[in-house]
Amino acid sequence: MKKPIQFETGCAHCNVRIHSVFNVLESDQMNEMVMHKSCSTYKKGQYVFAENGLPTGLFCVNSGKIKITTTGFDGKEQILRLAKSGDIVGYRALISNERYASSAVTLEDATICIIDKAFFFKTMESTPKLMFEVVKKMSRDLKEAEDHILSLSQKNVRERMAEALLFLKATYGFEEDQKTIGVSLTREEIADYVGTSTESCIRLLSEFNQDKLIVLNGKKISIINLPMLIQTANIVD
Amino acid sequence: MKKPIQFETGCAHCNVRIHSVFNVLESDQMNEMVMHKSCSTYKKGQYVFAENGLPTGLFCVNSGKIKITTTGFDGKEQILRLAKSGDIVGYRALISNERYASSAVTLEDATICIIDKAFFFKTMESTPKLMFEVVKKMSRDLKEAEDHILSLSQKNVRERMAEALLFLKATYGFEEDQKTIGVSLTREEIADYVGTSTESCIRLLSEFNQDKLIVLNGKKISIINLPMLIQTANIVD
DNA sequence: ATTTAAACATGATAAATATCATGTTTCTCC
DNA sequence: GGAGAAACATGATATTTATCATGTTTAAAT
Repeated sequence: MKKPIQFETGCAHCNVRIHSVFNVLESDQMNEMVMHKSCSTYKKGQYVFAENGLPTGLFCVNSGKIKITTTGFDGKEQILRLAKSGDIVGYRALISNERYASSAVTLEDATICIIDKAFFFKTMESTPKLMFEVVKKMSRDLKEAEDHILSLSQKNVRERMAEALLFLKATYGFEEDQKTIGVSLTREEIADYVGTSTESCIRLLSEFNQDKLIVLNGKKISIINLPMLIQTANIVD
Repeated sequence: MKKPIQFETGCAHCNVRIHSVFNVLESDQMNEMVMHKSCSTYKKGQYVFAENGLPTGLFCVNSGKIKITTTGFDGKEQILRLAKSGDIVGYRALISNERYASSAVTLEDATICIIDKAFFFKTMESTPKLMFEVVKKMSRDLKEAEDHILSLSQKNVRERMAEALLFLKATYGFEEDQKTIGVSLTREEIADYVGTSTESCIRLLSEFNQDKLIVLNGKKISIINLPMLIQTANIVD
């Protein structure tokens, strides 16, 4: 496994911090944080942390896209969550004082900071606002997980596939053309989120393509009929 | 809908508090809490709170068993979580300042306290330990939800059914006989957790019965071959 | 640039599971 | 304690989806 390359930067000027849980920190706390974090670059496909590893700190994504995955009993991968710039990653195991139950892998080249465990815990204790930000993040992730449970439990593969495309769009947005989903996943990765086989995933994307809901161009997926895609997903609200 | 019957009790002697997030409070905070909470009894099948309602406080289960459910687009129920004595319920929407995304319904007669929203928030802010307890509870719920996602995504109905029985046992334990699962659910409710049809649920329970993994007696389910049930569930660790 | 592997694609088939139909049993409420 | 509803049960059938097989395209590494 390739090693990430480390370097140091200040947090005060970090343009990502504004959109992260650390936005609530005072400037003196921020200056202190610089001494308790380090920043690394990762190539596409590298592990940020791996299942069963011990957390040593909190990861905060500066740039790049990350998938959080766990492994089923026959080795099949399950994508649980996706992260982007400004998101904290690996907080659950850290807070629960457990080994990682999932892995984090970069979907493209990324820059990620790791904040020292002791400093993070100390700051959380002294700054209820920070802890509250973490609580709110966890709350959103829990809501998302429960939506996913409902979907996996009650919807068919076609509906889930449409929903997955909408989820990807909601998470990463569109590219400049305002229709191409801002992340490139393999068909297998999409299947690993949707909970279906790679073949079924490929077939359904082709169908959506034929039905003029989307346009496929390699790994690039463009949504050209959003209302119809929403209808296909059978969204409640 | 029947109204729950209210009454007042002290928190200082509450034998459930020890196993709840409020265990970390100081005795003066406890005495203050008595004035900011009220306790109610609920009959089996009553709603504690309902989807789309606005949270007014935090529920803490004193006695009884609760299901947390959400409704799919065709009205089909999904059981997301189960709660028992000592558990807090309805905390996610409260903390996120949102309407309830799920409902809580009693599975048997229950006694449940509601702690006033303002008092709860104030105490969380002044007592990081309390907030940390809530964080840990949410962390466990998130882990459970992610396990559920993996299961729904990668396991077949038979495996999920075995897993569900083990989950019920883990949550509510056995009765005095050390084999009968300590909760009574309808086949439909079990199906609503497992993510299958009621008929498939009934069929699989009959099969497990025939295969001498369990013994059925009305709604009572006794596990008589735990190792084989674990094997049927294909548990990873 | 060429080789090699991974990703994508599609048809045929098998397996899993839902749905429909119908009957029985067990609760629950006057 | 009896009427009615809900829950349980089981067979037959239809549908969905996975799996297997095989070929093509694309991307990565030497």
